[in-house]
Amino acid sequence: MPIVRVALDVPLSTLFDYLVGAEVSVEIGQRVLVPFGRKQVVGIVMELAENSALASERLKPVVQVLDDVPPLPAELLALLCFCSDYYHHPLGMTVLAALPTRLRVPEAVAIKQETSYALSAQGRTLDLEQFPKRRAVQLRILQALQYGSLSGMQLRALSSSVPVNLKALLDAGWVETCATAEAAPAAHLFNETHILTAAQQQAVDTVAQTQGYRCFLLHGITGSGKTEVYVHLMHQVLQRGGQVLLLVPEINLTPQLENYFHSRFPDAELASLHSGLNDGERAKKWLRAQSGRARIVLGTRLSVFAPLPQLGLILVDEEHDASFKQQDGLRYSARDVAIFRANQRGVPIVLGSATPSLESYYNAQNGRYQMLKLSQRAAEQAQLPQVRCLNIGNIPLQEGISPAMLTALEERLRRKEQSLIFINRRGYAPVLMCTACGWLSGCPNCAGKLVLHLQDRRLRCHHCGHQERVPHACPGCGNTDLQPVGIGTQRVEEALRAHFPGARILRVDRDSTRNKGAWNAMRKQIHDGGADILVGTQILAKGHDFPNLTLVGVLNPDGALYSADFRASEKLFAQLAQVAGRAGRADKPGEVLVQTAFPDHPLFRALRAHDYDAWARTLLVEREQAGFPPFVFQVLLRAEGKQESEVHAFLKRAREAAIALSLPVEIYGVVAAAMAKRANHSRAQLLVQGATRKSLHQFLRAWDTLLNGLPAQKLRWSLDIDPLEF
DNA sequence: AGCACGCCGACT
DNA sequence: GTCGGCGTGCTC
Repeated sequence: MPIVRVALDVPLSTLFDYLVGAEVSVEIGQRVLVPFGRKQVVGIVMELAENSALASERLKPVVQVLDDVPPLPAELLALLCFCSDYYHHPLGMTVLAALPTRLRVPEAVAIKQETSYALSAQGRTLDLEQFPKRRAVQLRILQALQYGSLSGMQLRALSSSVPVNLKALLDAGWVETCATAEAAPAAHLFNETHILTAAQQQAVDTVAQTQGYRCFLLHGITGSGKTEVYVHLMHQVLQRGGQVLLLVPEINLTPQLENYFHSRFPDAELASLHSGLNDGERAKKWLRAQSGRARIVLGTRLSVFAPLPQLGLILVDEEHDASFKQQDGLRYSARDVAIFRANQRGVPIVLGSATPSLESYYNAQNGRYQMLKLSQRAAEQAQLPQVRCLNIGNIPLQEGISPAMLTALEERLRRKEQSLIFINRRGYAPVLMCTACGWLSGCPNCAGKLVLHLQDRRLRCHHCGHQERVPHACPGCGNTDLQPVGIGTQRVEEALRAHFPGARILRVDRDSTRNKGAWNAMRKQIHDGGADILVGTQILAKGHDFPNLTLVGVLNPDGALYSADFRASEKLFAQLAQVAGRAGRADKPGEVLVQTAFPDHPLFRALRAHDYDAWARTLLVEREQAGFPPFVFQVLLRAEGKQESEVHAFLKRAREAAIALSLPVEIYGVVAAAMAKRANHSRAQLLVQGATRKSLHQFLRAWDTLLNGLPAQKLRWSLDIDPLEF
């Protein structure tokens, strides 16, 4: 009897063999329901075979072949096998994690045939110029349908009030329902809104002339029009009938991007895969990608595993962004997997960034990637903001704010322009301290400190979620004089309110944007001029342009300059360059003021000169001297458990096993993790470096086997290949 | 990971 | 006498 080897969602690296009846047709990549232990689970057929290494009486038959969706393409399975192997994660878990939840359960995947809508004969006679402008949503629907029929799902992407307006149009007889058009999903329409600059055109031409795989690094400063390059490249691929995969960081901007690309490619079906989707929507869009109907797939890191039979181009926007790396389970880098996928598929890939990761920059320098540069802002009148450092070495600060910063803010208030104060720390103060005994508000479960949130008078741990009331007196000595130390967004907000009583101040951080829709509402408020000073974290650095914003103030970035994390300063530059890009985008020149005690640090020199290349060169020299990536390749063995001693004992054994292999790698000592205790679990790690990827992976193959043989009760461990965080 | 089996302590 | 603690081992 024929046998299938099935991948199951269990932490074992093996496949499981099952019998299938000779009369049953089953293909590689198909979902099957199989008995496993005392349960039935869904697996993916990875191989067909004639016999098994297992005694035949131990084999059980497949319960059911789930053939309601097409099998996963072999190319995708090969990609998943590669990931499982490269990241040392069990194959079954890797394969099943790549599937939408709906496909991981035995229920049949109900694919509702969605109604489509088209202009009626009467609707086609409408003159949209004459259509009442205040019925804006109806007008947008009519405009969208000019190009042909669209599904309800596509129309709903236009606005939240589509349902009621669509009903009005149906009642008026201008729009009618039609069966989903199954015609070839042409995508020829292209709203060419911009004339490309010479640099943009050259970038487009270079990529377009590529045959087969090639990795490009599109290095373009903020406002240089990287998106326009993406759009033109997409257009060329769509015209040929190809699919485009666009990976974006985890930002809640996906709906805006979706609208944008839809406006540029009105008849190209777009599937966006982001965290806001429910299981049904996700499965539906995934299947649209698999069938080839979705021509543009836009999504966060997991989308790199979407099945794309016509894939012709991959774009990775903001390629330096750390959110492309998954920090648990399959610890993959979607950017690196995307590069592998482009290579496997034989298509070009473009990594875009204003501040490329040092790895990508280095690869562009040494010829593995091809550099494409956009050095000018696309809108001619828009100038780069002037960046200045405020030396706060020996200047008294008022709640972390220097007098010069206050003066600059005052000037913007007078000119009725917006300012942004960037401080990467939410809460009121990062720690509470006793003035008598020096007690600090530590978290009972973690190695970190409790952050003071004055709004609700609570101390909160940002690592484990622990929170408690602010104590009236020091738990150590009973002294009642407890002082907040350091500054967070709330404290800056409070200080600015006191200093500028008339100003409208808006705080934008994870706390103030927690409620659904809050951030969208704030963005609108900012855009409509409903705020004078924005105080915020990271979250403000990304996202939309605020045309009236002319001042960006950065409060205390110095911590990252001399951090133990060798990537901290790389991240800081990217962050500051990004937030600096918020200033002065339209006709008004922008100014960026950075409060620092180290104005001569190469990071700030480069930032002032808008010279990423100079900064990257500095970093490369540093990294080469220190023997850090991208000059070496790393793997981090992480372990955590309730007993610190057991965690360390395990890592010590792992280290001895590594040494015993006597392979050409550098094995470091066992050290506590940056956050040595988190949620009552002690965490430690062991770093191993190799001079080449090959030598490191040869070592890893042998080491992984040994690790699996080590006793590891009561603790969890994992390998992090190419780690970003330590 | 689940979920069994299995062998030792305090309870109706 | 049982209920239940989590150590060990298996899942085709």
